[in-house]
Amino acid sequence: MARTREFDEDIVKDALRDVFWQGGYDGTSYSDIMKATGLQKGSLYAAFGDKRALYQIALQRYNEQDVSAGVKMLRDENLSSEERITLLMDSTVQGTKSKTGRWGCLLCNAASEAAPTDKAVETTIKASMDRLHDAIDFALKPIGQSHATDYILASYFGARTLVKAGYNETALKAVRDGVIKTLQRS
Amino acid sequence: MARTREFDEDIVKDALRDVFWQGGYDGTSYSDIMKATGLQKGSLYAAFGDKRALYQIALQRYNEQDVSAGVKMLRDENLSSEERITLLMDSTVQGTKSKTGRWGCLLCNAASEAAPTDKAVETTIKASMDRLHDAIDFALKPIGQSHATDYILASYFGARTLVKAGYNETALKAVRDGVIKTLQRS
DNA sequence: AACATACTTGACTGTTTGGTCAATAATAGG
DNA sequence: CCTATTATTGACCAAACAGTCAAGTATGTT
Repeated sequence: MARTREFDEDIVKDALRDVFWQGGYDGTSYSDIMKATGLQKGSLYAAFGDKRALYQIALQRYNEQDVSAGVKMLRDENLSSEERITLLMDSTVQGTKSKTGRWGCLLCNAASEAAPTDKAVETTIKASMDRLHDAIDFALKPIGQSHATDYILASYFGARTLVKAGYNETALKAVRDGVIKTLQRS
Repeated sequence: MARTREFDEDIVKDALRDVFWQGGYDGTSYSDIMKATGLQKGSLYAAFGDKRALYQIALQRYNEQDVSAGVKMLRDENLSSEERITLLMDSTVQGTKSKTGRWGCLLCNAASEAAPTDKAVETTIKASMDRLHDAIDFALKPIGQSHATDYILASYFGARTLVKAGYNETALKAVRDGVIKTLQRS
């Protein structure tokens, strides 16, 4: 009945996530978006909506893929509580050596620059953070340490921020070890 | 010999800090800056330079005032190590109820949106973070816990991020208590 | 093959951006 | 009081911004 789409929606959504992850909302222009996705403005508008909508798609994509990867680890019942938290914190250590690690945590980045007016974006971010929160809580339950949930969430976000700010592997290992030590002694 | 300045440099620098703290670099326009400082563009340029220079002044101001307040607490030898860290983490709890607390930590905000190209800004941020780092290290020395420095720095930044993201007093108290508990048992 | 339908394109719009500058105003020193 | 010097102002600029749209293009159905 009609012309077919020339782009793969999943690839475009990944590109949206990456371009906003790297540049932030205000720091990313349409010309950046067009280059990253390979689509023209008109196509982006027709397919997804305005810039805010593209940003929401990027945040959703990050939630579905990157946050989910963390959640999956934390909910893996084949591992002990300590092993799961260690994996989470180890991922921040690895982040010092990866491109996306140095981009920081998109949730933290987005929370940092979120305009106090944009309730929709705030809600999206908070929902993803809560997913992580609940997964940490789940991981801690077997050793009865749910009280440490908020505090490990904070340490994790702080670790990602240190990576973004340029702290090195040694510092991140110290953060990881500090968090793990907490669990072992109680 | 000449006309005198009509503005108080300190007040203008405070205004610069506040307007960038609230809005970020990209999110703050000259019209925002003019409204916040009460100065016209021309005066700002003549007195301080371009927008990047204004941002650097804001970061310096944050370092001199806000970071220094934290550093002073952490270096207060009239207090025990535990008391100093408690004060630091308590400040994040108070942040849930203050305007500036909800603006987040300017160092984290700036690190989050820093363009990977802007080395000068990165250096300024890192220097302030290192000041905090060293002050935490100093606070921990009396109890021989310097190994926990990076980890407490991360928890602190993470706590500030949680406030910015909208987490409530209860969550922040849990973060504080988790950090403090670490120190007590070792 | 023809058509209806949906996708793609890039030129176009009005606004806002950061930045400049000539004109004007105020002051301290002579 | 005059003048050299500096501060202030707001109009102005080119570039970049987000967003629109009419025209052109490809495709599945008939």
